[in-house]
Amino acid sequence: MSITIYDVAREANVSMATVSRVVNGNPNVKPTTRKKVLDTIERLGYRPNAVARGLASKKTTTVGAIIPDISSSFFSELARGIEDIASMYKYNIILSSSDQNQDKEVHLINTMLEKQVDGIVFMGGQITDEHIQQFNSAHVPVVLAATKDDTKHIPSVNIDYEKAAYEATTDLIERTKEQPALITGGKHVQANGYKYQGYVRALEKAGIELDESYIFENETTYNGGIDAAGEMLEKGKRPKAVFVTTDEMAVGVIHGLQDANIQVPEDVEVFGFNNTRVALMVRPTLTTIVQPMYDIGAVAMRLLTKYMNKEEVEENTVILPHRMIERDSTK
Amino acid sequence: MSITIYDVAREANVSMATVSRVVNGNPNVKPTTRKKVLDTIERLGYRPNAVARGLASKKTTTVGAIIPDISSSFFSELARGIEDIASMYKYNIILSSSDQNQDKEVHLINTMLEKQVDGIVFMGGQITDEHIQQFNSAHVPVVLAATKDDTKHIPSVNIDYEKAAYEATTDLIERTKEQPALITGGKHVQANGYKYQGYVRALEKAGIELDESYIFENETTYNGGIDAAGEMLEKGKRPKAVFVTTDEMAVGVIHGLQDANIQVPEDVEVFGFNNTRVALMVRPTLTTIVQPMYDIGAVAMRLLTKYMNKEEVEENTVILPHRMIERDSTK
DNA sequence: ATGAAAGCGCTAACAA
DNA sequence: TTGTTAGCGCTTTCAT
Repeated sequence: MSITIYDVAREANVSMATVSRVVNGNPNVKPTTRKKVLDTIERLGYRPNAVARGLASKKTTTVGAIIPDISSSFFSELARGIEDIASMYKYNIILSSSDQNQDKEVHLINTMLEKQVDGIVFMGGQITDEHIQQFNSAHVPVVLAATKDDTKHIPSVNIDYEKAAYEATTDLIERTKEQPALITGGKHVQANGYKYQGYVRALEKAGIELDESYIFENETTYNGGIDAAGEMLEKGKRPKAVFVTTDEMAVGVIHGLQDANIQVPEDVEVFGFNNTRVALMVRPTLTTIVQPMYDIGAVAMRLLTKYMNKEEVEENTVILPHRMIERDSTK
Repeated sequence: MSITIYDVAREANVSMATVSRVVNGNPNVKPTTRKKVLDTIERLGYRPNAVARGLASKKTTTVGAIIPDISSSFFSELARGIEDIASMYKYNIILSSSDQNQDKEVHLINTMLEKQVDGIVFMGGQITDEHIQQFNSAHVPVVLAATKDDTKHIPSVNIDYEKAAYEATTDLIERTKEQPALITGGKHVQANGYKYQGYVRALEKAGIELDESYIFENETTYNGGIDAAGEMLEKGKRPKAVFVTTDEMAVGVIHGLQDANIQVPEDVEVFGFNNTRVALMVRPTLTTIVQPMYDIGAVAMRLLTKYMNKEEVEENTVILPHRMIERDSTK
């Protein structure tokens, strides 16, 4: 059927071991033999079988990546970061979307372990004890990307969400001298919890008493933003500013306001989060927090390669810097 | 080290074959033995090694997906379609971005074949003879998604780009009675070629002589759109309408025009292509052609499963329907 | 520098 | 219904 290492060995009058050596770049091969082998590989069109190699060597050079939704621009940029570094280190990626569904997550991790991935990059909303247990029972390293593990047992790469939210809220308060509304996704997503905390801390710091009726929860989508803005207006809330925990949602908020003839930023300032591509694709352009998604993915993958190579790692919880970009949706 | 099928067999007092049978759901196992085996699997925490299985069975239940750029929303939706169907059929996906670079593409295909994927879904700009040769020498089926093979040798799933572009252009002409500008990506991408043809055919049909100076080529990105709009205005071209071959670029065109104080659609109508999420995230909302990306991915993957199961396939070149959505960027 | 041979963990005849 | 056994294609000691 297919050409095997054995065929090459026979044709080249050497042993399988020698063929294996030249295929794997082992230097202990006489140049002339190497050439001979290389020639017959070429001639026969031999293609090494990575599955057999994986079985024999116990390394597959593939890593698993679990992501909430590959079609979300936020996560797909992260995925690209992972991928670029992975391919730099000659790894392939088995990519799966989990929709943040814990059963799916558990199942995916299991499948990937069955496939003998050399490591896993995990992105999700919430890390539970079950996750931690599964990660520990896996005999391969796991790194969390843009996903917090409060216990710090699992290596992870993030930005400081609390601080970023604090800064955004403070920025808004400095100009408006009042509580900005908060439009956010569900609290079950850990990052939202941190953002909420930062928001609250900013109010405290400014000596403003928290009014919970200025907090709106909705889906973290464009339509969720529109709906949240609608709900806010319906309830008669007219804050001078809104802090929205994702850009896509923030764009929805902007349009929801504009559709009600409210000017951004003149009447209401809007502050986003993540600096996804849409932040620039809206008028007024969106002031937001830059969460370097690509970098998070890249750094997480780089970290994973270190674990896979059993290199020493100084710090297993990395916090990447974020920054604020002031655009036209705030004054 | 790890628990193997052999350990389970020993502990359960059966043969490896029996364990293999229960793991694979083979019905030829007495219920009591099945239970006994299942219990000891549970007790030992046995996890089947898919690599060994793949070597023995010559099936890996993983397929390769080659995509130009996973961080583009266009392709990431496609990827999601592929993924959903793949997981429905218990396949995993090795996903890699090629940046439409032919060397990378060739290399990726090769790596995936080494990894013994059971099939490949390929997305790219241009199918060359080298691709076709490589696909033919692969011993696994390949399906193209949103990618044309003019020779029709390789199965593919697409929409009719030429017709869609014809319809969009005609729609514009009906209102403006003149040649709309065409803002497009590079001609080396086959789909752009088809769109160009549709554009030209619409002009012919309307009896309008083609003026090439109304055609602008740029990167198919938001900024590419802004730049193309700028170039158009700079050259003193003031068409009543513009047909743009991707939405993201079209949003750039809209903003480029608006930034020059040109009203959309009052002064210039803008027509996009693809109906990606951004089409709704711009004001005015974008009139566009709905290319069902998710469906293309899903259908392509479904088609691939048929080939992998050696099922009969009636038609290997499938054209999915598209449609036009009129929104506010046109009159 | 090269070869022989024993696995890696599993599936799939074939036998019983 | 169950067990035996021969691979799958490669890596990796251990010799030579």
